[in-house]
Amino acid sequence: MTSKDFPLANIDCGDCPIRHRAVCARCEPDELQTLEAIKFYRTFEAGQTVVWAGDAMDFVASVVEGIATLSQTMEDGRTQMVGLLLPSDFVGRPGRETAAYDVTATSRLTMCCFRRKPFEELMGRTPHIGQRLLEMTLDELDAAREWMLLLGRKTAREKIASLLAIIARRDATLKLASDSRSIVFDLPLTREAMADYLGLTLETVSRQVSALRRDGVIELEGKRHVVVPDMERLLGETGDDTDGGMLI
Amino acid sequence: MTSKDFPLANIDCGDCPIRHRAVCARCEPDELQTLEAIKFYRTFEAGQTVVWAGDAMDFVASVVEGIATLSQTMEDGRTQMVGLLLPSDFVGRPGRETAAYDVTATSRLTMCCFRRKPFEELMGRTPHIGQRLLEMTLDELDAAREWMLLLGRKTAREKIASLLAIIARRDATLKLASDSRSIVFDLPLTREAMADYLGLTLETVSRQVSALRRDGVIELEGKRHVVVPDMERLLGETGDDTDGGMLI
DNA sequence: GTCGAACCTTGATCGAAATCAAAAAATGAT
DNA sequence: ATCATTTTTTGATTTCGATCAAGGTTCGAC
Repeated sequence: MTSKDFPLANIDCGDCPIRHRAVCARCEPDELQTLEAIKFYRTFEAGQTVVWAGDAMDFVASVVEGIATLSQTMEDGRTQMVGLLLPSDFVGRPGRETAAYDVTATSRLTMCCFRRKPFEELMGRTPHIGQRLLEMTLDELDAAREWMLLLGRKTAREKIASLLAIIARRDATLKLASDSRSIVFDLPLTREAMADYLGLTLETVSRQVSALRRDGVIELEGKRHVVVPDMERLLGETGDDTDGGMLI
Repeated sequence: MTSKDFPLANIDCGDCPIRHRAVCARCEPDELQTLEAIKFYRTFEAGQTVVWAGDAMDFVASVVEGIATLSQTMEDGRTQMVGLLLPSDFVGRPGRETAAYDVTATSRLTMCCFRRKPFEELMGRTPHIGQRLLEMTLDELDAAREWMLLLGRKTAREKIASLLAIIARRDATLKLASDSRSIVFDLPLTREAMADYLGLTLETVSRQVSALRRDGVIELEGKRHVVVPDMERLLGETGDDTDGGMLI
């Protein structure tokens, strides 16, 4: 079982749609009640830091709405984003007291948090929560390794195309019913954040986005609104195998 | 709890020291018996492929001896190593039918394998195996993210120093009793494999290894035998924070 | 030992992305 | 609306690592 078995679109459960996908799709009523008791919400404004690497972190959480980034920074300021947290993604590691990465809100962000200690206790007596977390962690590991290929071997143009394809694909799950052939979405990241994710500079990101537009691979309305007239064409620019599970 | 709580050096249990660390440090006798019944060993020669990405993989496994690599290849041949498997590391994903990466032996390799289906059944009724696997997977995710920083932001020299430091550190756990100040180990990888791991070309690897030797950071006896006279000095070349848990 | 095949090193040149620099566009505050 | 700030684009130049090319080592087979 992978996270694809819990598509966001299939879930409709009130104030916290995410929690269910993340940890308790198979929870019994008493387990849900325990989760209710230890949960709380936090919201952050765009740009705010959720936690700094090394800080104590006494909760684990699920993103409800908005976007956050996980990043690592070297002493001299070089920064690499190591994860992008979209709605339904899980943050925090059971058994770890301090945050391993900087977590930053890149848009207005709502998270559903669970106090760590009682969450760990619940995990201890509720195996399927651990199983679910293992599935999610394995998915994240796959994503991290896919990103290693991107960082280590792809050209700047391929990197940009790959990022756009990933955002388009992830966004598309939320509006599949669309009739139009072309895919439309808003970039949730600044050029600088894209650069930090892709291991590039913001100037290179800007140049390559311009180049993809000039070549007709994408259209831009404003700086952030992207139209992909032909998804196949964009995928062809990523360097990835076009067959396989890649298509939307 | 992290994998550091199961240091290899502390374990002494006969023909398969690894299995215990990986999945059954806390197993009951009947569980161990089940594992015995579904386990088998496979050995590979240096250079042999264990599985190709996409192939059916009906077992999960633990490395007993030797070194293997996980790598991804693009259609045009560009290759990125996404993981290095040393003794005690686990391969394979419960619930996944096919290999996601090429697995290749870089030295003579012995693996302790468990048939996947019965292993998954055992996992289903033995929560702590899943818990242990979750811990290991989270450690791997951390390692993958550390590698993302290396691939995205470090210079060639820093990449080489980082790889040497990691191998030295990992090797050092096997011979901590050493009296000498300097750390000595054999490089388990060819220059080409190092390049694939670091997102470089083999020529750049060769040049940077030569440069580190010229600058006295390392000494080489032959091509593969490395002496690190001053570990602090090497760590200073990695670009990482020198304080923190990094030191051996 | 000699031969051949991998593996490694070094040199010369090239090129993609970084860096340096400036200006334009968007955003938000007053 | 105006001004200040942030974000983005574009241009000129530099640099690091890739690429192309040629030898040198090591090691196993015979």
